[in-house]
Amino acid sequence: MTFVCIKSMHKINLSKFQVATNGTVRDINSRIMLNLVRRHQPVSRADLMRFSGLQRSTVSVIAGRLIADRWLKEGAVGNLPRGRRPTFLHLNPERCGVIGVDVQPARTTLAVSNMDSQFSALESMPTAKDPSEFIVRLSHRITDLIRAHPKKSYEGVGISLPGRIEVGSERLIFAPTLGWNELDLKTPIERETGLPVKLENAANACALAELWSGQHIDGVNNLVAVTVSDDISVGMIMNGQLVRGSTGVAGEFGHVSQVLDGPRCRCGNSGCWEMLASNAAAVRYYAESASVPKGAIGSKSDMATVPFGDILRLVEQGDPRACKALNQMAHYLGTGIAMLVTGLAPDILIVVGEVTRVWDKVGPIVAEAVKRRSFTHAVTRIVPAGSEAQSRLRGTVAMVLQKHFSAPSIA
Amino acid sequence: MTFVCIKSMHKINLSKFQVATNGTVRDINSRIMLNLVRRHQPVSRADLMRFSGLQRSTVSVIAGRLIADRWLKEGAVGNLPRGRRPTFLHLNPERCGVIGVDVQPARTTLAVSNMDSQFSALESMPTAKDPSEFIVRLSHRITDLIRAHPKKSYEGVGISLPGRIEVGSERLIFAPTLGWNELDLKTPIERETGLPVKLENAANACALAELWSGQHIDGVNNLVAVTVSDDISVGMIMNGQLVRGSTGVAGEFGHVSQVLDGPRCRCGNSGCWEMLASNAAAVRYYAESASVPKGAIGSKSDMATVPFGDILRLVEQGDPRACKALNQMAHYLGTGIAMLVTGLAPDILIVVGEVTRVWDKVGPIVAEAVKRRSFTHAVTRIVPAGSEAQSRLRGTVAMVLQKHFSAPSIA
DNA sequence: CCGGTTTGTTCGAGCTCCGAACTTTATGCT
DNA sequence: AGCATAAAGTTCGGAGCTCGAACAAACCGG
Repeated sequence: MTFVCIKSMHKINLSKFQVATNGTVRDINSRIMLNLVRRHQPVSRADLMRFSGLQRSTVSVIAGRLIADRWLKEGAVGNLPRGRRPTFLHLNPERCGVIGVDVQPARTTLAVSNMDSQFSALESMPTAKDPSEFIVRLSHRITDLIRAHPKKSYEGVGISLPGRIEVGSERLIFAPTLGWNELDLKTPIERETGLPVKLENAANACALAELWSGQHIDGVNNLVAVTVSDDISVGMIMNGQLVRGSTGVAGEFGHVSQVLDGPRCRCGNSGCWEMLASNAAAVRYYAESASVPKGAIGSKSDMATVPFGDILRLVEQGDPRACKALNQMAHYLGTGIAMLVTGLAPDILIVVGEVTRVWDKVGPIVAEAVKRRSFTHAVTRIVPAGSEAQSRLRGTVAMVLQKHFSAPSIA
Repeated sequence: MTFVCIKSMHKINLSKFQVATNGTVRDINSRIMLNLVRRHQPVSRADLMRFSGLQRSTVSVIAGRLIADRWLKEGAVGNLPRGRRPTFLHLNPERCGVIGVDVQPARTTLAVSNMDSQFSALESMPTAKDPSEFIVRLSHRITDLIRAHPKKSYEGVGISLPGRIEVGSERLIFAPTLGWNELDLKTPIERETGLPVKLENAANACALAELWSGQHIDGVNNLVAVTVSDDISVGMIMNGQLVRGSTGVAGEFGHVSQVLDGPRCRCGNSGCWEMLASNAAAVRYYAESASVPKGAIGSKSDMATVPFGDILRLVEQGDPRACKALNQMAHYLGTGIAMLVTGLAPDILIVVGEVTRVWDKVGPIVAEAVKRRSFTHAVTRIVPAGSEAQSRLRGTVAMVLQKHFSAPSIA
C-alpha cells in the first residue's frame, strides 16, 4: 500500500468494479506504450524505454505483441552518431477503420476514417424527419460505404447528434432540434451494419475530439466544448474524462437562465442561455430590429426570418443591422461562457459552430465579457474550433477508438 | 487488449503517468478488499471472495497482509446453519488518527478522529486575523491535541477553509472572507506538527464528506455540495472524483451572475449568485425592507445590520419581515441550484450552511424554482446537510484517508 | 581489426493471481 | 458415537507479468 498516486484519485464504485489480474498489468502498460507511440512516433524501442521507465526487455515484449496485433508497425531504421541503429515504430493506421456519422437537423454527414482521424471518404445525406426511416437510410449508407471502402476491419460506428443519450441504456432521451424523443438508435443500426455503435451528444463529441486529436492540448485534462447552433450545448471533460452526469444529461447549460425573466423557452424555463445566444437568437434579434420599435413583442409571424448564414454574410459585408444582432448574440455568448469559466475553470474552452466564421468580431466581445465577469478568467483559453463538422466527426472517431487508448478505469 | 472497461475511461496523461507492475495488481486488489470490508463489515473471507470475484486463496493472502499492516482486525466468529464458522473481519479504527481542522472566518474547529470519522475530541479557537499568527496558534493546538490524545500513529492533518487552493503548489490562492491572499499554509504547519497536511476548499471538503461518509450514497458518482454562508461555493464530484479544474479554482459558481446587471460584487462581476443568495444577501434584504421604500438604494450605512443567525431565529418565530428576506434568499438559492442541476445533472446536491436550519421553509421554494427552471430536475435529489461543521470535518478526514481507499489513478 | 557505444533479445528471479486439492470445523442424521 | 455433508479457510504448483543482468547485434572511428 505504498502506491504513488499521480493525480486525482477516485472512489471505488462497489456496484461495478473489476479486480486486477496479471493481465491488467500488461493491459495498462500496452495502452501506455500505444499512447507513447501515438505521441512520439516514429520512435524506437529504446526511446519507449526511456519515456515509460519500463525495462528494455519489457518494452520489447509489449512492442512485439502490439506488432503481432497489428497496432504497431516497424518502419525505417534511424541514424545515430554511434551504436546500433534503432528500428522505428509507428501506429498502423490501417489497423481498423471507423465510420463517423454527424447528425444535424438538416443533413447527416458520414465519413470513413482510419485510426489517425484521416478521412478517406466524406459524404452527406438529408436527415430524414422520421426516426425509423432515418435508421433504415443511415444503415444502408453505412453498409454501402463499407463496401465501397474495404478495409481489414471496421472497429465500429460513432454517431454524434444534437441530443442526449442515457448512460445506462444508451438510448436517445431527447433531441428537440431533431424532433425525436425517447428512441433506441443503437440496437437497430448495430443489427443492420453488424458493427458496434457508439452514440454521443454533439458537444461531448467535440470535447472528445479536442481531447484526443486537438492541437491545443498537451497535458490538458480539463476542457469544455460549447456548440452553438440553433441550440447551445456543452461538453465537459474534467480530470481527463467525459462528464455525463448521472443519467447522461449533464452539460445542458444552454438551458440555464442568463436573464431570469427573459423570453420563455420551450424547455419551460425563461431567459435560457440558448434563447439569448444561439443562432436562432441572432436571427430573432435581426428580425426584431427591422422596424418594430422597442417594447413591441407580438407580430413575429409577419417578420421575414433571415437565416443565420445570411446574417453572417451580411456581417462580413459590414451590414450594421446584422452586426448589431451579432453583437447582441456575442454579448450573451460571453456571459454564458463567463459562467462556464467561473464555474468549471477549464484549461481550454472551445466554441464550435457557424459563429466561429466571424470570430474576429465575436471573439473580442466574448473575451471582454469573460474578463469583466469572471475573476478566474486567466486560467482559461477560449478558442474557436476550426471546422464544426470536422470537429464532430473527429469526435466520433475518438468515441469508437478511445477504449483502446484510454486508461482502463481500474477497480 | 481485451480489458472490460467498467464505466468512463480517461485519457492517459503522458506528462505524468506511472507504468503498472506486479505490485500494482496487489495494490488495487488490496484497496478493493479494504473498501469491501468498509462497506460490508463485519464480513468473512468467504464473503469477500464472493463480493470481489477473487479466488479464496488470494483473498486469504490479501486479508493476511492487511491484518499484518493493521488495516483489518479479526473479530468474532459467525454462525451458519452448516459448515465451518467464519471469522469476521472489520476495519481497525485505531489504525490511524487524523486531525481535522475547519477554518471559518470567526472560529476554527479542531477534531481528533479515527479512521471511521468518529470524533474523539472536538475543540475550537478564534481564527486569528493574521495568517502567520494563525499558523503558529493552530500548530500549537494541533501538537497539544496529539499529546492529549495519544494514538498508535497520526496519518495527517486535513484542513478545510473558505478559499481556493492551487492544485500544483498546494498554496492558498485567495480566501476573501478570511482576508488572506496567496499564502503557503502547508509547509509551515507540516514543519511544526511533523504531519502531512492536506488543504481543501470547504465546499470540496463537504463534497468529499458526502462521497466517503454520507448516508445517501451507494453507487453515487456525481455529487455537488453547495456551501452557503457569507459567500457561496460549490464542490463537485464527477465520475467519483473531485473536480478542481486546471488550477484548483473550479466551483466558483458563487460568482456567476444570476442577474446580469444586479448589485456589484467585490469580484468585479455584477449580480453574482452569492450577492443574491448568501447569508449576507438575506441580511441585506432584511435591512432594506426596514423602512426604505422600493427603489432607494443609498443610506445602507445607517441601517442596523441584523446578523443572519438572528434572522433565522426571527423566521422560526414567524416574523414576517424576516420570512420575506429569507424567501427572497431562497428564491435565488433556487435559481442558482437550478443552474447546477441543469448544467451538471448530479445524483445528489447537498446544501450546507446555517440556512438548512429552516429547510422546511427554504427547501420547498428551492424545489419549486428547480422544478420550474430545470427540465432535468428529476435526476437530482436536493438535500440539506445535517451539520455544517460536522460535514466539513468529516471531509477533512476523507481528505487525509482517501489515498488509502481510493483507486489509484492508473497510467 | 578492435574497443566503445547503443539497440534489441534472452533468460532466470520474484511477484501476483488462479485453481485444485486439502484441512478445519461445524451440523444433522443414523 | 460415527459418518456424511457443507462451508470456511489454507496450501501449493502453474502461468503470467515485470525486473535486471547478461548477451547478441549493429555501427563508428582509429
